[in-house]
Amino acid sequence: MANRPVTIKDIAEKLSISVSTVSRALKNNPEISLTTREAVQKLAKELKYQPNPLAVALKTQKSNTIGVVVPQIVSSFYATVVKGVEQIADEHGYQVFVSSSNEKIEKEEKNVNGFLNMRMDGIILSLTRATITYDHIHKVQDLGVPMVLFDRTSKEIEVSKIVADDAAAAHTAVTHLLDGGAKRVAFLTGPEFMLFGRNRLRGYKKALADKNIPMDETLISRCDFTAEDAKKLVLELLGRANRPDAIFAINDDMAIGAIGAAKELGFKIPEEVAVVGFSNSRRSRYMEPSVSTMDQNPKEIGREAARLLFSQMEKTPDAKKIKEVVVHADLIVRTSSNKEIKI
Amino acid sequence: MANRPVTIKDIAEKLSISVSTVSRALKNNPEISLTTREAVQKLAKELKYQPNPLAVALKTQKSNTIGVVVPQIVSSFYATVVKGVEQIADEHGYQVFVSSSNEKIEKEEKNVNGFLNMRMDGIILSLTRATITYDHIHKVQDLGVPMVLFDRTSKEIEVSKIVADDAAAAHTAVTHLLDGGAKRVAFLTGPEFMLFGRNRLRGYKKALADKNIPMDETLISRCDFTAEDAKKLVLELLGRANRPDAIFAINDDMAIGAIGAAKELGFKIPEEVAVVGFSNSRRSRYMEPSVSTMDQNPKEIGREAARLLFSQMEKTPDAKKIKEVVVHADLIVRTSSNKEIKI
DNA sequence: CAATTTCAGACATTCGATTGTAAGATTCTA
DNA sequence: TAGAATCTTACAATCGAATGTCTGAAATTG
Repeated sequence: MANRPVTIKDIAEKLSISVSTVSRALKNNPEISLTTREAVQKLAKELKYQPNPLAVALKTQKSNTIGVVVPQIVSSFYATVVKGVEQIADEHGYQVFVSSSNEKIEKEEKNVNGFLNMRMDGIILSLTRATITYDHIHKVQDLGVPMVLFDRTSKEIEVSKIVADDAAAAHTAVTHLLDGGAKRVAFLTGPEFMLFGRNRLRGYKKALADKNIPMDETLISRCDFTAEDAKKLVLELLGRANRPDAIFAINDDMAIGAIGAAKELGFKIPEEVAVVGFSNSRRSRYMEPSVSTMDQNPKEIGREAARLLFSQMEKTPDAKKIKEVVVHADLIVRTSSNKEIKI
Repeated sequence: MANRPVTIKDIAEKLSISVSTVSRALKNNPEISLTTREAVQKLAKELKYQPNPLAVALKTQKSNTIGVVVPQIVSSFYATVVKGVEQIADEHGYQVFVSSSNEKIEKEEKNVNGFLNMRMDGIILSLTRATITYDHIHKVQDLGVPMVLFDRTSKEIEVSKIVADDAAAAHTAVTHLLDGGAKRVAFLTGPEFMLFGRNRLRGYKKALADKNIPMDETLISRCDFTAEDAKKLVLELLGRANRPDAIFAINDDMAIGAIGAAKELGFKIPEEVAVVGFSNSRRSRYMEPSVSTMDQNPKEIGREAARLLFSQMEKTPDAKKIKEVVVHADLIVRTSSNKEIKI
């Protein structure tokens, strides 16, 4: 045990040549004769030599790694985004390191700083809900380290982003409900300050307008993002004289809460109350009834984020230009909204 | 932009002293006079100096990082284990890097090698289902790098492990079903070669034996781990003349499949068929009926794994001793098994 | 006041690799 | 065969930090 890893020096000594020659031979530098090159590469293979990435990174200022900071890993959305990133990184021969901020801005700052210290070549980041100061972001930019934001972005920082077209997605979902025969679609959303909530609200309104359906403000309900809260809210909504006949929830948990409420009140789903959620969480598929939802294509988001990052890492003149890529969401129709009624 | 990060050298120059003095001053070495120490530390703070971990690790052969390799991150079990690891690592001032093998042994080897190359101080690992060669594991041991295995371990390698007492957990689950009045408990499991399947089978048998209930081999069904497969299987099981009145599934997905089958056949749950799953997945809580299950305490598993790793990293004589820590699972009773019938 | 102890801080080496430059060997040309 | 051209490889500096050793100055002692 305690076997020291093989270094370039070991190879040099065994062959009685200098380390610089070994280093060049290993990268097939034509300045080194073919004979020594082959001898070095053969011995390197035999000894299972692997370059010390720390030393390489220290010297070259390049680590061939990229870092991803997500608000939580216990979330299939983010985990899937990471998978997408890994796929593209793999193709480029880069290693991916992931860390989670657990929705805490201090941890986010710590993670980003850690990545910078490790001299990672690029950073992909989704902000914490609580992120309101951007010093750590600016530090990344000051150091000239390429960076891409996704999902939770901010208008206040000038940086490339992967954005979801939340308005379009909401439009799709609500239109689907209306096409199914709904006349009064309720919108279950979160606190007003959340950007994606505002965007989805815009899509909701536009979908109604497109069908010339007047907006009823009383059908827009806000609560936090839990199933429990949504259930309470929907119990009230469905108890009204002029009750909604469809519900578009801003996430799957709230859709699940809504379904729970509807079932408790004895409404038939989707005939009397149709429901569409958002995110295509694993749960939504297994619920009874299974929940129609919007799939955000997280893997594609990860792929696009990585692609954008790598394009920024290139030396080309316009590499540094700030870009925004839109990844759209797909409607997944399941039984909670599957009315066949067409008008 | 392209602001170079501050180094020890910058500080030395600004104060017209040597880098070695700065280095010592920063770690409060008493060989340096208090005055210079304070001057250095003050300037370091002003310039927001942060040591280059690459350089430190290269020189000291210590990186203050530990690596975790899991079969998948898109799994709340592993994600939660990682959280536990992070908690303990935080307390020790260590950073955690996570990578996923995606159930592929090549990726597992690559990840482990990557961690070794990065000179991580310790490795926590859960093996791929397919891992049958252990060269990469032996390499870790040869290099004297502390390592702890959890969840997916192997008898064939001598290394510290966090193990689940699967037999005891299965015993608890089955006993719970029997206490609820069940007479014929079916066991839904996976391929025979999987160790945890065999252990849970042992617990199943023992629970029956403890109540003097004769074993009926026809109640033990094998399929792969999906809900769909389980459903098919259970449709057949419940169609038999001598049908089971309770089902213990080796994971939650299979329990969900079983419930689906029972509902389809019109059985009342839990009165006519009680079901218990395994893992306490998020879905199990939201299903209708909600699924009783065994919670494996993943966070505690992560914590214990990290604790064990850190104890191995100590210099004490018995630190290198191989240890096994058992983390037990807790029964979570939900509606799928919550009969009030007591004998 | 010369000799010695003590202390602060400088110098140099090291970790493992990269890379510019110089030097020695070899081949070629006149 | 002297001198130029070419090829091969060694030497040395460097990345950022840590650390053993040495030096010069101040403080102490006889």
